[in-house]
Amino acid sequence: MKRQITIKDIAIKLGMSTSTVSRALRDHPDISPKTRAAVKELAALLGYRPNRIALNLRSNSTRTIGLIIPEIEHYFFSAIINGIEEIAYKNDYSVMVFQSNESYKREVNNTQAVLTNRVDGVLVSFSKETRDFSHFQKLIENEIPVVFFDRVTDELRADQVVSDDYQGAFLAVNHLIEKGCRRIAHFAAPQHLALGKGRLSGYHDALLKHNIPFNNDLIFHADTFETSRKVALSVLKKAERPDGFFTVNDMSAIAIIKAAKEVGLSIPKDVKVVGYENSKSAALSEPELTTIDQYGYELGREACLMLLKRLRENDLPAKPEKKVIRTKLVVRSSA
Amino acid sequence: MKRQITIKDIAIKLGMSTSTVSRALRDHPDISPKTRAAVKELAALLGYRPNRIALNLRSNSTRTIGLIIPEIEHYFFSAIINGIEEIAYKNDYSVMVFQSNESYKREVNNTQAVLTNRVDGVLVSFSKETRDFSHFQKLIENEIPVVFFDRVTDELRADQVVSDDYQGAFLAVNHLIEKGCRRIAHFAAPQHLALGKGRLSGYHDALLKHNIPFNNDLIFHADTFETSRKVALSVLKKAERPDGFFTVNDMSAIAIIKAAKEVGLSIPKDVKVVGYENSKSAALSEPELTTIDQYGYELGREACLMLLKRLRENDLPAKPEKKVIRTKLVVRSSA
DNA sequence: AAAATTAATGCAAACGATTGAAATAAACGT
DNA sequence: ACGTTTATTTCAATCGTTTGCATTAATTTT
Repeated sequence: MKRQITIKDIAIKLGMSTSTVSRALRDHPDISPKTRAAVKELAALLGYRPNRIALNLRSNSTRTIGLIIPEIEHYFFSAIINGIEEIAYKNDYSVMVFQSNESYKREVNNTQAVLTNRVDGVLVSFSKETRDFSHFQKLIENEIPVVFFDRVTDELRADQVVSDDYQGAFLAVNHLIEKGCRRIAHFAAPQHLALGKGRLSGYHDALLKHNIPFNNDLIFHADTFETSRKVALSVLKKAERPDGFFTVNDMSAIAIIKAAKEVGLSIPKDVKVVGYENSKSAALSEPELTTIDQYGYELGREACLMLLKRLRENDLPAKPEKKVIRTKLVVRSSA
Repeated sequence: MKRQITIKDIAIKLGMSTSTVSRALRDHPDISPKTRAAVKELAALLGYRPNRIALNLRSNSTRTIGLIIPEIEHYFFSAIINGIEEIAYKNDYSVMVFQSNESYKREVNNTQAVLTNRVDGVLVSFSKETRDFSHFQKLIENEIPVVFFDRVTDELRADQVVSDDYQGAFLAVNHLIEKGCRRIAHFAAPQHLALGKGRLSGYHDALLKHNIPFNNDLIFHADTFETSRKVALSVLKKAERPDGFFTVNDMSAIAIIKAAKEVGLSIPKDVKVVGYENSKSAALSEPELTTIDQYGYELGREACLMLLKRLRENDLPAKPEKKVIRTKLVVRSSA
C-alpha cells in the first residue's frame, strides 16, 4: 500500500502540532475557526483518511464483528449472512467471515482467529460435530459478546436468536394432517441440536392434537439430499408406507419427491411432503414444495442487532436474552 | 473485552524489559535459553496472545482481505466465497465481506470501507449497475492489489479471474445443435459485462460452426427468474418458436422450463434448454437441467491465490494477469 | 591483569492517532 | 501597570509491539 497521508504530514505542512490538527478535524471547540478551516482544507486536498488501525489500537476496539458459520454455500446461511451484513453495514461495522465447514476442529481454530483479530463481538452458529463448547466459553470469559443463532446451546451464558422450530414443525405437521395424512414420517436433524429437538416436539404435539399416536419407527435421521433419497426409497417400498413426510430441510424434501416419483408414486396424491427452509429450490421443484419459511434474512438481522445492543451496553448478559423468530407455512403443491 | 495480557505484564512479572520478552517469544538468538524458557512458560500460563492491532499498526498490514460482491444469497457467489475463504484460511488471512446488493452507490461505499479498514488486498466482482470504475481506480492508485473475478473490466490495470464464458456458451449451444435444435434463443446477460459479450460470442460461433445463421431476434435480455418466465411465455406462444434455449443462469433456464410446461410443451421433446451455473437447483428441476458448470469454488480459490501472490510479491501488476477457469457441460435431461 | 571479544539485556524511538495537562498569548478589569 | 481570565496551542503520555543501538556483564585472549 502506498504511504498514506497522516495527521503529522498535515501538521508539518501547516507548521503546527499534531494535536491541533487532530482537534481541528474533530471540531474541538478550543480550535480557532481559522486554523480549523485551514486544516480541513488541506486534509481534503491531500485526501487524508484517519488510520483505523491506530484508532483501533488506542480505542481497543475494531468495529468489526466475527461470524462463525458452518457453510456459506447453503441458502439458509447465506440469507442469514445477508441480514447480518445489512445491519452491520448500516451501523458502520464490518463483518469477518469464518467457515467451520461443519468441522469441530476448524471451528476451534475459528474462535482463535476471532480472538487474534480482536473483533468486538461474535456471531456463531456451530457445527454439527460440536458437542463441547469450551472454545466458545473462552470467548465469553474474555468478555467478548457472543450471540448464537440457529444452532444454539443452553450450556453457555450467551444470547440466542433462533427460529421457532416448534411452531414451524407444528404448522407443517398440522397441515399434513389436515390434508388427510395419518402416517407421517419425520426426517429429523441430529437430536443434540436444539432445533432437532424443537422440531421433533412440534411434530409430536401436532399429532397429539389430532389424536394420532406417536410412532418412533416413523422418525428417521436424514438431513442431506443423498441420505434422504436412500431412506425414502427404502421406506416408500414398504407395504405400510407413510402417506406424509415432514423433513428437516428442503433438500431432504425434494429428495423424497424424487424418490416417490421413482417408485411410481404421485405427489401430492399418494404422498404429501412438507419441507423446511423455503429455499429458492423449493419454488422450483415439481410439484412446487410446500415448506416452512424460516425468515433467514430476518434472523440474521435480529442476531446482529442483538449483538450490537450488547456492544453498546458494553455488558455481558447477566441474564442472556433469547429471541425467537416466527416461521410461516408456505403452501404450494406438494402438500 | 477483558483487559488482555500484554508483553509488559510478562516483563514486569519477570523483572525484565519488554524487548527481552518480545525477543524471547520470537526465539531471537540473543536471548539466553533460561530466560527464553521462563518467558514462554509464563506467557503460556497467562494465556498471552499478541495484540494483532498493535502488530498491524507497526507492520502497516492487517492480514485481511476485502471482498466486494453483489450478493451472497446466490449460489454461484456463495460457492466463490467458499473457495476464497478456504485459501485465505490456509494462509492465515481473514476475509471481510461487503455486499453491494447490485447497487453502484453502495459499491462505492464498500470501496471506502475497504480503504478505512486498511485491508491488504481486495477481491471484487462489481455490480450490474457499475459503468464507472473510478472508485476501484482509487484503490489501485493507493497501490492496494485488486483482483477482479467473474465480473471484470479491461478499463483498469488489475488482475482478472474469469470463467471461460466463450467456451461455456460454445459447449452449451453446440450441445443443443447436436441434439437437433436449429432455432436457438439466448437469454443473455447485460452486454456491458464482459461475461455477457463472451457468452454471446460463444453462442454465435457455435451457430457458425454448424452453418446456422445468427438471428438477432433470438437474443433476449433476461437474467432473472421473473423476467425470463415472462419472456419465455410470450416467445413460446409464437408460431415460429425456438426449439432450444441457452440461458445466462440456471434460474432463467428453470423459468423457461416452467413456462414451457405451462403452455403445454414437453421438455426436452419440443423444447430443449441449457442453463449456466450448475447450481443446486439445476439437479432438482424436473426434468433435471443440462447446464454449464462454472466451478465457482475453484474460481474463488484462484482469485484468492492470485491476490495472495501479489501480496507476497508486493508489486502492482506491471502487466495484469488474466486467469481463465475452464467450464464443463453437465448433461442431464433438459437437453 | 588489562584489553578485547562475546553474550545478554535494556533504552528509546517508531507505527498514527487521541487527550489531559501545561504553556503561551491575547484580552480584560481595576 | 499588573494580576486575572480566556482563548489557543503545544507537550508528552498512551495504546502494544518491534528493533537498532547502547549498555552491562561475562568470558576469552594476550
